[in-house]
Amino acid sequence: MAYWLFKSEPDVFGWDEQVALGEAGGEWHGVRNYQARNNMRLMRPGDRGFFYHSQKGREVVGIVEVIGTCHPDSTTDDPRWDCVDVRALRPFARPVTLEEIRADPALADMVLVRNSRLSVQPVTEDQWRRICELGGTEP
DNA sequence: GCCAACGTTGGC
DNA sequence: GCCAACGTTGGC
Repeated sequence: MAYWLFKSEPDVFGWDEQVALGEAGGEWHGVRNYQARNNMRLMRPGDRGFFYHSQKGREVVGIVEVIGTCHPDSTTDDPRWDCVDVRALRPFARPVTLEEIRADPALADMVLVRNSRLSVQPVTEDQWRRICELGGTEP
């Protein structure tokens, strides 16, 4: 199983909306960046991802599960763009802020720190465990 | 709201 | 294939 991080502006689509989609989850559509898309192409059912609120919030708020593999993005006819579906798994007991992540030497190499603009990014197992620990949640 | 970092586009 | 111009993202 691999680990990822999904970024979304809460004003556009936040954790509460992801939760509202329930077990069936929904498309992680709208990605128009090759690196982010390529990461989604690498995803397999059962992979886990952090749900991160960018701009307003700047914190990891919960865990999602990847369901199904990459498929065409229903919001465009452009064949270049596809996406996976995800469903909310559980919220963090407390959100882990970008500030905390930046302050933790164990997380200094996170893509979130190194390349803040990439909207779908890989997370290592060590980083995954550390952030779950900070968030008061089972990995 | 500003601006740095990064990606993409298009002229040559 | 290079690179300048432009657009977008996201932290601050």
